[in-house]
Amino acid sequence: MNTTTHPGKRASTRETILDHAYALARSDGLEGLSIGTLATAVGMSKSGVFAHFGSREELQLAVLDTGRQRFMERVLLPALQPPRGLPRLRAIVANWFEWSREHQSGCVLLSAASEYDGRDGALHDGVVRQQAGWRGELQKTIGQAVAEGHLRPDTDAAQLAFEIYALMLGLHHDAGLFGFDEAGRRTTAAFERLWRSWQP
Amino acid sequence: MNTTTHPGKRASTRETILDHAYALARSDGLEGLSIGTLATAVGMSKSGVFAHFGSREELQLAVLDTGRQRFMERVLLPALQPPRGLPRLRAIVANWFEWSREHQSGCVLLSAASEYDGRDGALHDGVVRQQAGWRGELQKTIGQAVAEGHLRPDTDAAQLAFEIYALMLGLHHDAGLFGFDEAGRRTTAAFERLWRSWQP
DNA sequence: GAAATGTACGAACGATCGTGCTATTTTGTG
DNA sequence: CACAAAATAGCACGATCGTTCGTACATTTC
Repeated sequence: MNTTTHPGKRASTRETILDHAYALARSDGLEGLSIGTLATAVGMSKSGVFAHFGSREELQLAVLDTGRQRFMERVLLPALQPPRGLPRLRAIVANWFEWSREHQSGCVLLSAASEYDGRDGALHDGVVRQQAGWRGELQKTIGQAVAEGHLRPDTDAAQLAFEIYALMLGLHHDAGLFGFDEAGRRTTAAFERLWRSWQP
Repeated sequence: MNTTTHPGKRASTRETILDHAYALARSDGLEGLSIGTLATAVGMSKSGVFAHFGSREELQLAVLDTGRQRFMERVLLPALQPPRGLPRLRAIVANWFEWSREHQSGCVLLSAASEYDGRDGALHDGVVRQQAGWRGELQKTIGQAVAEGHLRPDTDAAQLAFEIYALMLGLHHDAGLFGFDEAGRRTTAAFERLWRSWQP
């Protein structure tokens, strides 16, 4: 009664395709994503899949946006529950931590960042825009924590956002290569030191 | 008189090939490296290039090792000049910083780490071995700095090595997406805070 | 000089790539 | 139920992929 009648057929198949595409891109990156493999995974014909996007690049952009969307729903959205300021910031980090645990085998957003950082084109622009947006959210939350008096008043929001991001990069890197557990402990320890040094 | 026959012909051609391959892999990653494109860049035939390695995977492994070699020559080797301890550790970081500046457009070692973290095979193993080796060098140097009394005696070498690595990941990430200058400033600021907090 | 070895080339292979074009099937509507 | 529209399949294309094979040329060894 859901995938039936009326409009929505197109949108729902598109979502199914993107779901499989996202899974494939997690292990092989957006550059490793091929329409043939994707079609086999979905159980459709190549041309059937292709028709939904018009080009491979459009597909890749759609997958990138799927990643952004899921990241936001998983990390940012539930962190709007706790009150603004440090509690919210710590919730973001905690959710991000869990996201990282679930994405040990590969994260589309991060692999995209390293795949397209040195080129140009629509995908590069998309990655930059997406990363800048997320960094902006971090900075905004940090700014609120400063305003609430939860962080030192001279806190450089961009600087702290950078250091948070760097630690999460370290977590993802070490988790992928050496295992999540030890990487998680190191990251947690580093965060404790980080929070302490920006305490008011 | 150089590219002529006699002994060493094979080795020198191989180096020429690897030189071009390394350059190509910097922008497209090891997975994006194709023998046809490489052959065109070198000015040889596909089969001529292929014969030097026997398989694409062997070529990729050779390029990975080329990267490791160059990194060590550029970052670790010149840092053995200053005395062991904190001076040497800071020299490593400084050289690494310069390496990162020269590799804004893409670093084979880092892209390989994100390309093969979620799979298995010879390349995955090679990346893990290489990364573990480098982390070990870092830890060793940190241990010496502790022994020299340059760092707090309760310093966790693996922890500090992790945090150093995370900052360099942040530098590379931000430099590639947002430009090196600001990323460099943030990284430098973070390092200052880092050194201070492990001071004896 | 003859034979052996090392090196690179050219052609071809089966597979897969992304992308058109044209049927065919499925769907929503009167 | 009929009919238009939308969605998917089928097929073919040129390109490129990694790889194999036979061959040509140069050099070294006998």
